[in-house]
Amino acid sequence: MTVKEESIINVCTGEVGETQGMKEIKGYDDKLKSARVKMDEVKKENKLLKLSLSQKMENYQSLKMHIHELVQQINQSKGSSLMASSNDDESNLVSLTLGRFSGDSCKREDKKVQENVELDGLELGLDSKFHLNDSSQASKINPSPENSFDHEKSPTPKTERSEDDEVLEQNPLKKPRVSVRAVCDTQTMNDGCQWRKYGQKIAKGNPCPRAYYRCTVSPSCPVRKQVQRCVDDMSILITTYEGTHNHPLSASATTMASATTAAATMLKCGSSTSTPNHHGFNFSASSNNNLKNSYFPRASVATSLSHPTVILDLTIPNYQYSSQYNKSYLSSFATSTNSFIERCSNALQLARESKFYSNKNCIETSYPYNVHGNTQEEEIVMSRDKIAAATKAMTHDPTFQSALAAAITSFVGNVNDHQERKSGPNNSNIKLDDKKSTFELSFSHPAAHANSYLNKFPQSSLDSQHQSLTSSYPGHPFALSAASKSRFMSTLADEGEQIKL
DNA sequence: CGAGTTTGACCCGCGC
DNA sequence: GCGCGGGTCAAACTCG
Repeated sequence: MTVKEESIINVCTGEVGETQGMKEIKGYDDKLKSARVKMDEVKKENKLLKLSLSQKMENYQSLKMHIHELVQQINQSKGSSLMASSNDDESNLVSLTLGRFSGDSCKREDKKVQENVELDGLELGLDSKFHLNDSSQASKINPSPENSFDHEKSPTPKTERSEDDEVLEQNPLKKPRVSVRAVCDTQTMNDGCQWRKYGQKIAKGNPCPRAYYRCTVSPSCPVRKQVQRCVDDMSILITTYEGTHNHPLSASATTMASATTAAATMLKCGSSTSTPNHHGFNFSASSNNNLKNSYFPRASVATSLSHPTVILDLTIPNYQYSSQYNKSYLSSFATSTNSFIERCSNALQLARESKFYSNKNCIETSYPYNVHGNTQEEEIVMSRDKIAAATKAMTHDPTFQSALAAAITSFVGNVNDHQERKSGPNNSNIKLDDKKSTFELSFSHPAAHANSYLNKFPQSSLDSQHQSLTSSYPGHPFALSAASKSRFMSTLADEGEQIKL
């Protein structure tokens, strides 16, 4: 029997004074009223949340439909493109140049129309590929002169704006570039691709002319490169690549293309974080983006007129590398970097799922209990546990570790051991110890060569007998660099999560 | 004659 | 607004 019921009985039986019983009933009535008010508030809040949820669902559905329509339009456009290419009827060509004007005087109008088309979400381009790692894909719903049919039939008019220009207009951060420094006697480096020179200019501060090339393997390939001799050392040829090939590459061209694409992808990974700088990928936490003299002697980041640029240095002073040697390095760089990025992306997804679970609590903070019957505090503890578990799973995942090791050993390189480079980073492994805040980098090449690692990781100790190197990472440059090398860590850091590696 | 190169003109973003 | 400099264009030229 509850106190309230007892009081009522007492009142009815006259066992208690009438005044006292009435007071108690009145008190309970007040409590009941306040509870009802609270219940009403909760109901209202619940309605608002339901409304918000339904709106979000509607937005989601409309977006889904929009994407579906876009895909259909793309497919139709592709079909039209195929039909047009198989038909010489000029009317077909005209019908495929929607939204475009010819002539110099129409330049502004051309731009406006393109912008309008973009705003309307219409797809007038004829070739829309969805490459995750291609910055040019940012314009996948834009009308693309590069990809339009008549572009392939005739040279690009001067007034037309390229796909790249569209990207630049939308994004203040210009397209990432990959600059390769290599000792080369010839006019250009043989990278396996076919190039056509379209310009030459003497840039300020360098008497050597800078040559401009574009890829001619495919007429619509957006890739360009600049070739210039280094002002400090004329034997060094600096080749700067921009863009991603949209066509199959020969085996000889794949090495360089993979390396440059991987490097550019890393830049994009970094620039996708909320870090307000425009330098793209943060290799180090310092303001100095050039790591040439720090811990990654062959890979560094620089900017040129807001162009984020990765510099792959294939010219280590005092060491002569053959072209095959560099090729090996580039292959290793591309493979390990892509693996690293993929692994970090997967880890990030895992973290986000945990994060979503955590965020769900925020929505439920108005309620003392959630649908599972757990208190808010219990849920918070549970979500923390889940994040911790996810973090642990990631940092202890052998594949994640090997990917990290691959990336690190690739970046760090080894200035002595050719064999080790040829075998790639697969021979290295990293063990992380959260409790001791250390990492152990083990390797399977002669310990004598491991000294190169030691030089690059101060505060490290080398166990030559076990061919391993141990370093503490809090505040260590390696830790900063490695952490900033992934979307996963930088994103979590932006969100205030403490992830120890 | 076609493909590629050269080179002066032009465009455009950026800093002052 | 103006000048500078990087980047691109396209006509003229060269070469096989």
